[in-house]
Amino acid sequence: MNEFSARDSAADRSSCSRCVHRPLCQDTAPADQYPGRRIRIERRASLYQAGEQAGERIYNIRSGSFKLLRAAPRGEALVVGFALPPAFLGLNALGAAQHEDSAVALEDSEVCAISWHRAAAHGRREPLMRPGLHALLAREIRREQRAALMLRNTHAAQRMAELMLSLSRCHAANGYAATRFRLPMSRCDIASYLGVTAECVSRLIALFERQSLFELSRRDATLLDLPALQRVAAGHTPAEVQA
Amino acid sequence: MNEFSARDSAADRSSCSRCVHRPLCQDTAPADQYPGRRIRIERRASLYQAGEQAGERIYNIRSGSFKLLRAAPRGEALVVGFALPPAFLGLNALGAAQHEDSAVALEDSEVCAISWHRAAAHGRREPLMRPGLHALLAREIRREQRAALMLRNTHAAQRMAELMLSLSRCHAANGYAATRFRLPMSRCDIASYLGVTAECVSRLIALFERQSLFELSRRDATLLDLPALQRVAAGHTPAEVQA
DNA sequence: CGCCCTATTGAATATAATCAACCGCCGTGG
DNA sequence: CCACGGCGGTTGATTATATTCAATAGGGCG
Repeated sequence: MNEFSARDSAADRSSCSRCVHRPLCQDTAPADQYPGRRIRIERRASLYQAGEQAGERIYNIRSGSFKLLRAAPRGEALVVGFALPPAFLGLNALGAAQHEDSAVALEDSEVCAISWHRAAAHGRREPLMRPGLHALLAREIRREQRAALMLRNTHAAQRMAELMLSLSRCHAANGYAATRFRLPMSRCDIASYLGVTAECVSRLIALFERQSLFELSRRDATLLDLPALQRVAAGHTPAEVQA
Repeated sequence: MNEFSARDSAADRSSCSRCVHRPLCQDTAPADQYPGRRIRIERRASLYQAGEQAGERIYNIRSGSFKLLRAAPRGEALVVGFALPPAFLGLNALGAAQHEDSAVALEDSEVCAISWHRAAAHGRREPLMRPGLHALLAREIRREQRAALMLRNTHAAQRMAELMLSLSRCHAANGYAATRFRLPMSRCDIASYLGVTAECVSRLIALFERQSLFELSRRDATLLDLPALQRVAAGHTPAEVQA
């Protein structure tokens, strides 16, 4: 167990007893199948792919991480998002004939498949019109809008800082250290997601390290100055010194 | 009636008998209130604003157009989208305590307010789990993802071309001419939406006019070469000649 | 061990931002 | 009615930022 591993074991964390979505999952799985259908996806494998017929399931990520890919007009696939627990996958395919994006595991991962019409029925049974699935979908829209905001009128440095903070928040939300974690994605994935080139990402990392905002060797990140990172992400604190 | 006006009158087009969302609206309005509560929003007024308590309604745009604003980290509001019929507004606030964005009318507009829990109940009554509201929300997620794609790895010219094509498609979908329409938004709004400066938008328009892709005087647009526009939007056809 | 893929670094170039001036339209008010 | 002022839009010159092309370094995996 190295310094980047969790305080608890991975198996522990991915158990259903710790799942924040347990109420939903529990109520939507057939009684004899609870805790729902667990699916293991190994690194580089895809949970679903663009063009595939959309099943009527959504996926609750229990461990690991995914990148979401979409075909750009030119043909190549761009990263349109990353997904870590406690996110869902497949929400965007609801009611569609086929998937428009692909979900590729960045590391060996586990998801619980939930039938969405059961999930819908679940919300229905709840008293007082508990939002349930609708709220989940609406939240996803807001998340996308927020992400799109980051791509407008921001410099590459801001986007990079924002990504690091976002990953930090994810890890913290899962009970891991907020300032010390492993990036599951490659530099290329980051570049594609941020809408810049891989070279640019590399230079930004070097710059941030010179400024002691974080250390990042290989894929092991240590955030050193969260307030400064937030300042870069929010206001435009451009390159600053570069000595 | 000038050359940019519709073949039919505006009143005709905004009547419920022509509404593509009529089945939903009809089934969700109280019998005595059909065709639902019509709301008139005048130019520059907002249908809802960020921070306001979110009502439990969604809005079916019947005529006019809106821009969606969101507060950027620096404080100023950025345009995160435009909405023309037959789009809905307010989907992203479903289940949220308050609105995260603002919807501002770009011209005098009309919407039909639909109670979302009635809309949800509507989908529920339908046989075979007709997707209904869920599908609407999921489609919105896909739309956002697609829009976000445009902001990554694209040059300003591609974005501008894509916007013009997108507006063209909207107008065509509403039964108007696809190559001749009035832009409801200012250059600043366009710039904010595309994530570039207003100066850049101005230069792009000038460039496109020199290349005879379209004419755009004031806010009246005439698309002259749709295939070329699509080429610019898709592949990167950079500045090309600039004589 | 060696290859390949990912990542890094450098130099030159392209693109859009910034700063600044100017124009034209529109509404206001004299 | 016309003059004024302001806003939205355009254009130019300069600068900042990121891309592109190219070369190199480092790890992981066979």
